[in-house]
Amino acid sequence: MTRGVRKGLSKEVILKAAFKIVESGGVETLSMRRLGSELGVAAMAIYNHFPDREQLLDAMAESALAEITPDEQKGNWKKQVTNVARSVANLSIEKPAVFALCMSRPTKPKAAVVLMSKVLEALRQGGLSDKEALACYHSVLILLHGFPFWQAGLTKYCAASPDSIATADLSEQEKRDWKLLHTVDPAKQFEASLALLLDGY
Amino acid sequence: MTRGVRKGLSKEVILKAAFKIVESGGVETLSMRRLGSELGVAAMAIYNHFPDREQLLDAMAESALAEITPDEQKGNWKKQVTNVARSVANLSIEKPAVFALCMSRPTKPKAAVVLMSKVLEALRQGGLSDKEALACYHSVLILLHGFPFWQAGLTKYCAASPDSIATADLSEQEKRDWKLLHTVDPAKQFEASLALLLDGY
DNA sequence: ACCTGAACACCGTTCAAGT
DNA sequence: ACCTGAACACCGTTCAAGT
Repeated sequence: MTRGVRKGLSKEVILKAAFKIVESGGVETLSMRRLGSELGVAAMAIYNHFPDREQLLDAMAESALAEITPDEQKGNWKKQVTNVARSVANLSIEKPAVFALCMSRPTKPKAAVVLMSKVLEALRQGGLSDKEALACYHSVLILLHGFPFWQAGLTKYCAASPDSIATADLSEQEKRDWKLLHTVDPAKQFEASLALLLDGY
Repeated sequence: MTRGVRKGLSKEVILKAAFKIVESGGVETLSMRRLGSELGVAAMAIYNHFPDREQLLDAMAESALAEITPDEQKGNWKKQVTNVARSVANLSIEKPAVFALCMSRPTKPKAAVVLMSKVLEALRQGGLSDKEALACYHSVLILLHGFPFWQAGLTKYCAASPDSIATADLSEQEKRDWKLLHTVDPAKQFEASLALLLDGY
């Protein structure tokens, strides 16, 4: 291979390939070397566009959250908040590994701020006090952070055999409960949890 | 070093050292080699007690959750559920990295089942229908999964300078909101979110 | 500016060898 | 059964070299 030849690499192209890898195998399968080979490029070429792996992951979170564009806000404030939260949760359903990546990064992307202000605006429109709005906003946020990890645990056991190994030394009651718990539809459960939160006001 | 000499290694001793590392630096700093040197032992010695790193992490989650022993159940069902959930959330406040590890493992430990049945029992006592109990249980579970990750984002920005870099190109309103959002007490916010969920019934 | 290979300091894990 | 070092196939990242 000749050196110093332009390969048309760019942030966008790299991010696209990175998403492909994460979507199919999770963050832990995304290595600089693998990403490089996916792009037909030496691993080190990536460092011309991102300073290190951590910042590449941050850029992925930024990019993924920026893609979330809720529908035009309409209806009462609860519907507006639900609308935003649902569009975020949708990412978790469509691309669980990508969303888990977003939620596990303590560095919150700028894109999160525009979603934040959308929700806060709705809460103020709803006439909530500052204190109430704060509590409500964070409640929704905790729910969103938990969703991908809760979902992962759920699908893990649903993928396993109906009578999983883990249920070996459980009482009959516990076994029935265990099975019952794994009959949930993630999207519906999220909506239900969210409604529960918002109906407090 | 002479070979084949017993070093008094055991699951308990290894787990203890592993917790120490994770508590101080997070899961990503826990390597078999580092764990070995912490124990004064070759990395490979650990493989006599745990098949691989993944199962060591699972054992840590199991062990950490088994330590959670809620007070004796008393009061109405909401207080009972709050009681269990609070004792779980406490772990996140005392050892955030350990709890994040627990919640990020899709393989749920057996120890989780005893907590599950405690909550379900309370919900049934409260006279909730199967459908309601299911939704309520999962709502609490999503909240618990989200708590450590939400908390990590919060403390990250509170540790940073009051006027963080991230707030560079925000409107004045957004800046004020951003600051306001980071004045929350994690434990209180969790209680508030939980109460919001349970008061739906 | 952008890409390369070699090199360094790490990983997890296998395997043959020791007691 | 329990522990060891050497080895293998990986990592992220630095650095000097190429265009």
